[in-house]
Amino acid sequence: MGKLDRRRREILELVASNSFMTIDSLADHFSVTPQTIRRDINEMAEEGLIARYHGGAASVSTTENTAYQDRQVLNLGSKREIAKLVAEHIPEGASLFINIGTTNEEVAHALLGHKSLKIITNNLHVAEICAANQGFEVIIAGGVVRQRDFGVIGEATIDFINQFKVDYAIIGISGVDEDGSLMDFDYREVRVARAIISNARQTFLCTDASKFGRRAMVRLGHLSEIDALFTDRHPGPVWSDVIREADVSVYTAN
Amino acid sequence: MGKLDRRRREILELVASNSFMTIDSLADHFSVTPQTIRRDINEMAEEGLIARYHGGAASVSTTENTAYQDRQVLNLGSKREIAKLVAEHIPEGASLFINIGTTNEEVAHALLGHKSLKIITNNLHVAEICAANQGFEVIIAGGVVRQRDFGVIGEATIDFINQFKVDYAIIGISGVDEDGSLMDFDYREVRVARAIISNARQTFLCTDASKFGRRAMVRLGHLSEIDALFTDRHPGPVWSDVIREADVSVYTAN
DNA sequence: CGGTAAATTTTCGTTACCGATCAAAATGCG
DNA sequence: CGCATTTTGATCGGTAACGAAAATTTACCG
Repeated sequence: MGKLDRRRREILELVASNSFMTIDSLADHFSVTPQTIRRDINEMAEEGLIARYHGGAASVSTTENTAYQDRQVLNLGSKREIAKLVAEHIPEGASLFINIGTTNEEVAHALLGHKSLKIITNNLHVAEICAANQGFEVIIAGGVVRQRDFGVIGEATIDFINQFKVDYAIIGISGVDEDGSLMDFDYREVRVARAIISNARQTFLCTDASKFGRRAMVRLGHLSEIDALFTDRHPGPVWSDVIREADVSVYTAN
Repeated sequence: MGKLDRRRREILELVASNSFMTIDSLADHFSVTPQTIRRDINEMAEEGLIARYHGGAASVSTTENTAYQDRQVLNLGSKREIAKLVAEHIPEGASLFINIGTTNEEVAHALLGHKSLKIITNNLHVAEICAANQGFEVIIAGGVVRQRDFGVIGEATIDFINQFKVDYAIIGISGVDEDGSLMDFDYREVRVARAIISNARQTFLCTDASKFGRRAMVRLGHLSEIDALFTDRHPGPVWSDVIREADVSVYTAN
C-alpha cells in the first residue's frame, strides 16, 4: 500500500470521526501542502466517499433515521438542564434503572461524569452512551426493539428486569393528567416501566413541564408512586395540590 | 418564541442531522439572505452550539467513543463488499442471528434493502441499524454491554439466545488458525457465538481475509461447523486444503 | 545508476466567502 | 397609532480558498 492510499484512508477516518475537517488542518496533520489535500478530497468526493465543501470536507451522512434525530433536538436545552440536575442527585456507586425517552438519554450523558455506576436499561441509546465510561457496568434488557425510539419492550424484557433490584429508577413519561396520573402511549412500555418502578428503592420522574396536561392513553401509575420530580419549571398551579398530596419532592432546573 | 429563535433551533437540527451545512443552503432553506445566516451561526458558534467553518457550519462532535469509530472505518471498502455479498444470500422473510463485529454491522446495513426479516442480535449497533426498517422485527439479547465494541455478553445472553431457533447465523471472528480453528479473544463472547451457531440451521462466517493467520486465544469452533465463508479474497493456499476438507462454500467479493 | 512515471510543491490569476457598516423593515409596547 | 428596539437586507473592500499548469521531488524498475 502506497503512502497516498494510507493518507487518504486516514483522511476518511478523520473526516468520519470529526464530521468536518478543514483543508488546512488536514495539511498540517500530514505535513503536506493544502494542494495535495485538495487533490485527495476532490477525488474522494467524486467517488462519493466524502462530501466536499468550500474550505474542507465533511462525512457523507450514512444515517438512516433522521426523523428520530430531528425529534431528539427538540427542547434540547431544557432536557440538558433537567439531566444535569438529576445527575447531581445520583450518588457515586449507585445502581440504576433508566427507561425510554430522549430526556433519559440526556440523563445518561450527564451521568458520564460519575466514576462508577451500575446501569440497567431498556433503551439502546442509553446503553450505548453509558458504555463509553469504563467505570460503568451497563446491562441491556433483552427483547423486541421498538422502531420509534429504540426502546426494548415485551414479556422477555419484564422477566429480565425482574431479576434486579436497584437504588434508583429514572423514568420518563409521555403525559401527566390533572389528577396526577402518569400516562403513556404504549401498554407494553408501560408494563416495563411498572416492573422498573417496583424493583427500585426510589423513583425519579424526569420530564419537562410541557408533558403536564398532555394526553396519552395508557395509565402507567400515579405521582404518589414517585419520590422526586425533576423538571425545567414548575408545571403550574393546577398540579400544586396533587403534587403536595402525593408527597413528591420537586426539583426545577433554572 | 420569536421567529429568530425558531430559525436558530432549526439550524441546529439541520446541522446536527447533516453534520455540515453551507451558508447558502441554509439561506435558501429559510428564504433569507446569507448575511442573516452568518449572523445566526456566528453567534451560535460563540455559544459553542455549533462549529463555524469557512462556508458553513458543522455540528460540534459530542461523540464519546472516537476510538471505536476510528477502528470501524478500517478496511471499510472490503467490509462493505463482503456485506453486500452476504445480503444477496439471505432470502426475504428469513430469521437470523447476527453477532459482534464491525463487518456484521455492515451486513446489517446491507440487509436494509430487504423487505421483511426477523433479526436477533447481541450487537447494539446491529439492533440500532436494523430498527430503521419498519418491516424488520428486531430483538436484542439482554446482558452486560461490553465497552470495547458494544457487544452484549454473559450467561443471561446465552439463556436468551437459547430461546430461539433461526434460519441463518451471521458470525464474525477475530482470527482463523492454520488448522481451521476459529479463534476469538473473549471467552464470554465465544460462549455466546457457540449458542448462536447451535441454534441456527445454517452458519455464515463473514470476515476479511486479513483475519486468516491472525492469532487469538480462545477457540470458538472449527471451519467444518461453518456452511459458507464470505470474504474479500481467497485467504491463500495455506487454507485451501482445510477449507476443502471442511466442505465450506467460499464466496469472495470482487 | 539512469530513466520514467507518479506524486507533490510552487506559483498565480480567479472566484467565493467574510465582516463592518448602514439603511430598511419588522416587531414590540404603551 | 407612534416610537423604540430588534431583526433583516444591501453594499463594499479585504481575505481566504480555488483550480490550472508548470516545476520539482520522490518512487519505482530494470
